[in-house]
Amino acid sequence: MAKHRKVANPLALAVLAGLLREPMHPYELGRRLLESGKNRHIRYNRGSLYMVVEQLRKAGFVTERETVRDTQRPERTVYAITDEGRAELRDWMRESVALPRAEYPQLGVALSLLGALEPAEAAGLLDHRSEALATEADEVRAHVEDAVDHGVAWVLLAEEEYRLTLLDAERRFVARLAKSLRHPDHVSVSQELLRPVPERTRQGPDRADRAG
Amino acid sequence: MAKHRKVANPLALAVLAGLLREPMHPYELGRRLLESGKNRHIRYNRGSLYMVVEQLRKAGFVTERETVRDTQRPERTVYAITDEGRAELRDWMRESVALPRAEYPQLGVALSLLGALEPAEAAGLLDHRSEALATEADEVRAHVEDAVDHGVAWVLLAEEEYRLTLLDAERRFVARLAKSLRHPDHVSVSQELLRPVPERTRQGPDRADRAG
DNA sequence: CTCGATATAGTCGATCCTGACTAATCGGCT
DNA sequence: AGCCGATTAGTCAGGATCGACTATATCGAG
Repeated sequence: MAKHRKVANPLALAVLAGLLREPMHPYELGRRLLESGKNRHIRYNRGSLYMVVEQLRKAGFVTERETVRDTQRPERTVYAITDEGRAELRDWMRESVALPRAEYPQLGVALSLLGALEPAEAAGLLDHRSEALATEADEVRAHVEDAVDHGVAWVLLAEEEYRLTLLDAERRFVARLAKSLRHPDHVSVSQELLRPVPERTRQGPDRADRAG
Repeated sequence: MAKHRKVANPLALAVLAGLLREPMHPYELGRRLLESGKNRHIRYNRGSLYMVVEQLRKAGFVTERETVRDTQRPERTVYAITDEGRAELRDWMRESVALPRAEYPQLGVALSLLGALEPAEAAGLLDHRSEALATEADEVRAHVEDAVDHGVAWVLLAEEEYRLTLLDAERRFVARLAKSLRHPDHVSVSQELLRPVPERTRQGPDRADRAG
């Protein structure tokens, strides 16, 4: 299933999507990425950008359209997406949306080695994380609210809402885990996670639990 | 805050934790990682393992203890953790647990470029993902239940429960998003995510400076 | 006893990624 | 006119990563 794409870096997906709108030079692509704040969802840095564009060119997904030098600044090479590029973009997008693939969130690593810490200390650290997550979530929320107020269609904010979902879920989990670590008798987080999901169409249990 | 660790690969955290229990040769570390299924939470492959061990040695976090050749198989070099290594492990664990750091889940990328797909098609793809996520979650659940039945302490399953939490959250989000894409009039996922903000223990910097 | 399959243990090169660097130009200030 | 800092545009060396490779040992089937 896992296709070996000729260019695997997710940044390439953004490049193809960008060039779908209109031909551009790499720096401009990067500028728009930063401007639109998409860099919070795609790992971006300049070097990778130029590399990825070059890779896409070699793979035939984009072509060098022209090299202009209107001012006396360094030349800007403008790239355009090809038909193969369009095909790749569609295929890749479909795959990214439809198929989840292995990810390695950093907390997973830490939790899997949690034994190396005293339960009491771990609980304290988890509290700290919980606070930090709440703060981050507040920021995203503010950002989304602001955008909505300015008339941005909600569909365009899907990625922010996704981020929010994950942040909230992690915060709740972390808070519960901290609590459990303090009362090892009360049996676990599992109880909550294992019971209440018999049916898969069941809609969300919206409860905001925040223990003192 | 974001420390430049001498060895940054998360695999190194697992290596240190492994050597904390007892001195070992790299291959054995790898074997245990696979055996205990921790490789689902830590990106593992052989080459990286040996590299990481070598890096840790150079950094003084582990030392070469002995090189044995009991059978006629290739030599096995046994490593032991040093005091510096122990310190690094504790510090690193504390940081990983307490401080969330930027992550780039693949779906975030896709969502931020969702405009490149027809809403109807996107909805279908999201349904597909939702199914896949449910299946994955079922597998993890089965695994956890099994472990619990075999008397494994729940604390040792924190990472599985975390995974479960994320899978469930994503599945719910994805399902709702698909629904919204089919009824663009019904206003969005936001409604649900923005309202139920539990008032947090006031202390964070509540600022939303984003004048437009 | 021999063949193939699997497990053990480690190495290597090609590719990829990143942060730091160059280098010119523009805008503003004095 | 001269200078400072920000912006524009791109390059590059040094690491990090991954898959593929080597080579021996053990085990089971025939």
